[in-house]
Amino acid sequence: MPGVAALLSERLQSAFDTLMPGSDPVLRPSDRADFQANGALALAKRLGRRPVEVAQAVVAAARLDDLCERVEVSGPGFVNLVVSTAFVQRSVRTMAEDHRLGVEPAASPERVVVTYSHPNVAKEMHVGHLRSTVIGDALCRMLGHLGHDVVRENHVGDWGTPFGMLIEHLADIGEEAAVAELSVGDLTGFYQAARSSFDADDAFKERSRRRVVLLQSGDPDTLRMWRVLVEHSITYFDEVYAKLGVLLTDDDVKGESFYNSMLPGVVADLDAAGLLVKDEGALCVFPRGFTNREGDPLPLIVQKSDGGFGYAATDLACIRDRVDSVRATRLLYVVGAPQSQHLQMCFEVARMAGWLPDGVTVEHVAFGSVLGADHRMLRTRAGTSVKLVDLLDEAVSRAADAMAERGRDADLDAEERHAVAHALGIGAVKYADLSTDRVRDYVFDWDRMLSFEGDTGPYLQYAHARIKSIFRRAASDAPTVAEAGTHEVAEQASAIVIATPEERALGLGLLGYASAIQDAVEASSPSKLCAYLYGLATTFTTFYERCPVLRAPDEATRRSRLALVETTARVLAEGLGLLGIEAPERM
RNA sequence: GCCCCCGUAGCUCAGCGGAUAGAGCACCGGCCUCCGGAGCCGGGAGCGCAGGUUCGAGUCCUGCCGGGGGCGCCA
Repeated sequence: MPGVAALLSERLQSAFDTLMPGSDPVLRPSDRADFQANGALALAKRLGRRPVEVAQAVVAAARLDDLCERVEVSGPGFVNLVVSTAFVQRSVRTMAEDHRLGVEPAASPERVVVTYSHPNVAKEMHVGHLRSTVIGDALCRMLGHLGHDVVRENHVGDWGTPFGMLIEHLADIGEEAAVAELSVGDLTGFYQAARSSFDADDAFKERSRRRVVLLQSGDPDTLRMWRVLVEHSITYFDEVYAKLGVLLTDDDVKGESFYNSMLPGVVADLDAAGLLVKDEGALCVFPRGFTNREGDPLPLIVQKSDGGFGYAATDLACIRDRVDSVRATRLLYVVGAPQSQHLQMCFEVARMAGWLPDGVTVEHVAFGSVLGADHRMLRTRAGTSVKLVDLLDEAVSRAADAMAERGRDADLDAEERHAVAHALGIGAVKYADLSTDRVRDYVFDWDRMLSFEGDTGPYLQYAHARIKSIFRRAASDAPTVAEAGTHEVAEQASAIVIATPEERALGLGLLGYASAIQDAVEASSPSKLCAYLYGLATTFTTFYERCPVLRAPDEATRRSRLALVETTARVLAEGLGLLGIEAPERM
């Protein structure tokens, strides 16, 4: 089932084609009608005709009588479209019957690599990892729902010079002690201890340097210790991911070390392509369009003057691997905005080397920073970065407090109370992160994100829980509804009758679901889905205020509204699910 | 110095080249024997500045101002 907007757009397209093939109808939601087509204005210019005439010609040519009850030219040449209630009713029934809620899988599925989260071994996950992990997770879920073949990649920082000192520190304190420290998640303590030995002790520093060489040369004992660090760190990351409720697993880890064997090939092939330049001892590529502070060409250093490979080499190897081995046609990098230039340089070098063929798209899904109330990077009072687990635990604990304050937790047992607090707290943090345009910085504010009012996770979860509450009550009133269960009520889709303005508004709102997901995926912007869901929730509450469901005037209306409201709950739950946010039955 | 991102209501944010720039919070005023008031209805208040492109600019271009970030061997 094509969406309402898509259907209208299609019909208008044929009308526009009669005037000039390929001209865009520019269909948009309207505050004066349900939709408006603005394409006539631009087309008039190209045809050298009056906009109003063009609009009239479009209206005359368009076959819309089965979809619209009113089509009129307005203003300078807008075409306002009011869809017929019968069409809304028909479409909502179809949607309610569909287990995919009208969301069609992509016509040509792609294999999409999404790289996100990327914590560093033996380093604590902090708020900086929050956005990448949460945004990447939502993108994976949405892409997957549209039928794309999603390959998640967690580019864990598991290689490089710091590992010399980390391994020496591990050797010093003994593996058992190290494992004990790492397994309880005290990665910061471990890292800092290694760091301070490195800074204070010249002998340790020298051992560390030698250890790096041993690591790179594949010394078995060194590699074994390295694996201890990596494995226990990943175990810890998994705990954080479980708490956060994201899809990442061990299978998605493709750390920097994975690409080690490919690095010489990267350099050799760049050289063979004549792109490599030796500059101040380092092997560089100079992509077009990048300059440094002196205005000189800016290099991408692939091999350092000491012979070691730079991270650019790894990033280039990644691109090749994803294109050649993973066979991906779309690469998404969920990485902070500050790394924009580095990534753009890598992409450009990959293009110059012919590693990014036509048909493969690559996109930096950039995001801004998380700011504190003072509008500076969020930090603890001590000035250190905030541990992600601490932040998540606080979210859950604050959510539990909020529930207790409202007195809504009385009829929940301890287990459910805890589960709901978790869903609310984590949901609040995720929604706050996802609902803002990702490229902007956003201000982290506990009170606002945990509020049950306004554009928040808890508000959406509440709208969902209220609907579920209707069904619980309906079940006690009339066991037949209970037997039907929630999802099977959708089979009563044929009961849906759109009669009141509020029902119509809710119906139209529901019908925007599919395109909301498509828009969000197209722009790699979960915030677009957030905005849709929030709009639907507010439309629902208006409906709910004015259209009694259980106390509907007659049985037919009651059944219709139950089905309508059930569909709303499904959209809210599924939509939140695509954002990685749980929708509890009650709260 | 060069490059990138951001600047919309008191605050936090939406706005895909189109009509009168929208929400939420806060504030003010209404509503309600309310299926979960964690509600509903209404009100005031805004596009950093200056040019330009366009029939039409918050949106595109240029310059300036303000904030953040980046700028060769860390990742």
